Amino acid sequence: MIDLNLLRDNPDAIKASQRARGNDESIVDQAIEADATWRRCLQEFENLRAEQNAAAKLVGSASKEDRPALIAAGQVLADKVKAALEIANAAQASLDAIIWKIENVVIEGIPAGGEENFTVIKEVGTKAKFDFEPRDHVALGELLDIIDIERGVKVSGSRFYFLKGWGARLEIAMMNLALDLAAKNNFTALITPTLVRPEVMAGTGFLGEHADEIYYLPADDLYLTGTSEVALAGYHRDEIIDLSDGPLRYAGWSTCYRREAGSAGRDTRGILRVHQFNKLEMFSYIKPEDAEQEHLNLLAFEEAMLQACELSYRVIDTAAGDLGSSAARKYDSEAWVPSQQTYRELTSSSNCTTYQARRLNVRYRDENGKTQTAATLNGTLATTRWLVAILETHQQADGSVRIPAALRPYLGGTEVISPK
RNA sequence: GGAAGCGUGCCGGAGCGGCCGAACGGAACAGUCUUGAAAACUGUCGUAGUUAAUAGCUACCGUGGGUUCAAAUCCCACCGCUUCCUCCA
Repeated sequence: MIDLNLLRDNPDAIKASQRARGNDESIVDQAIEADATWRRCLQEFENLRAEQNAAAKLVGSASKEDRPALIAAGQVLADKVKAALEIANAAQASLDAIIWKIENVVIEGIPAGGEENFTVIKEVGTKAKFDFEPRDHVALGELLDIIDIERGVKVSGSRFYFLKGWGARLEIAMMNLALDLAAKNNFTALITPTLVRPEVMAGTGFLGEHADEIYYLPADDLYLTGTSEVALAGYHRDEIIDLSDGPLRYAGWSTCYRREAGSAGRDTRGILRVHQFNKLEMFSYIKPEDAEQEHLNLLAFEEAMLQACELSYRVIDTAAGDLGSSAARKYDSEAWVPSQQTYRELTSSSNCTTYQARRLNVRYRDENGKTQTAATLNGTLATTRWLVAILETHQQADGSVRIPAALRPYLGGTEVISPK
């Protein structure tokens, strides 16, 4: 949620952000009014409660004769307090309802507009060119016997698959490479729960408009997470963390589950868009003033991984209208996928500033010992989807695939995967 | 799955209707002493809201309800933890 102090001091900044996102601007004025109403009602309640507390104290020390009158007076006060409390609670509820609708204030300078209005920050590497007809990852997976989609569908339905043999090992190798890179940069590895309670799912902001994207187990009232970000963000919920020695960095590994409810018919071929995959996610808790630098750091780690996998990619600065509600800025990196002759998203890194942490109540102490809301950032370091780009980019005429050098140590030195 | 017990501040641990935002001990921080440190002594020492205010006031003793003039204390539900039995790996 947004900072109430910002709403009071500089509502125009929030309005400008709403404009850039293409969101309703008038909601800001509604929020200001609801805030004023709430504060007025709260004062009223608190004054009455103070009166009641003082009166109740008198009863204890009063003589037997005086008591009945004092208690009678207290009863009248109690009714008034109860009424005032109900009004104050209602005022707070309507303020909350408005405030929670306002999405994070975007960072100044990011592109305005929608999904197609991103700016390309850089393009790295050369797009793979072949002097033969390149295969797509489905054909390669079949030929090499490393991705078995047919049996995945037989066992679990569409958008499921088996990674087999070198395919399974390749994914684990990639994750291990990513974990090593993360460890070198002070990320603590975490294997996270993938079933979480409703409060955590809601607290991390995933139960809003994307609720139908999420698997839910009614018998146990638990949700399956679509990313370890949920658990990583919930990890320090309601805590005052210590940031005096720098950011807290976590690398969360988990299987991710997505219903892909809104994407029927899209990317139905292969393992580009699936219901279940694995992901290593970076997550940083940091002082707000350092968040923008950390965002660049996360991007640099992602690029290091992409380069280690010898992929051609570009980095885009996502437009305001295409940001998630918690993000103030988002960098995606997209790898070149030869079979599609286009770039496909492999990583996504968001700076959530204090928006997510405020909702989750994650704070730290500043130099003066005062508690402040922390900033949170996340970014992808590796996912199953990367296999698509790796296989297609490094394929050879006979259908074999060259393993990028950085991955070989994790594959027993194997340099090439060949058809049987 | 059955039974019992328990959830209080950074930690341990009292309190079991009014004098409790909470005794006491430890940790931490500041100071005195000391060449320095330790020890000892003194002081500070939860979070949040409101407010010009580190003044006052308000809220919070697992969470949510209820009883009462008054709840950490009584009642109900829920969540979590511990121990024992059972079961399973």
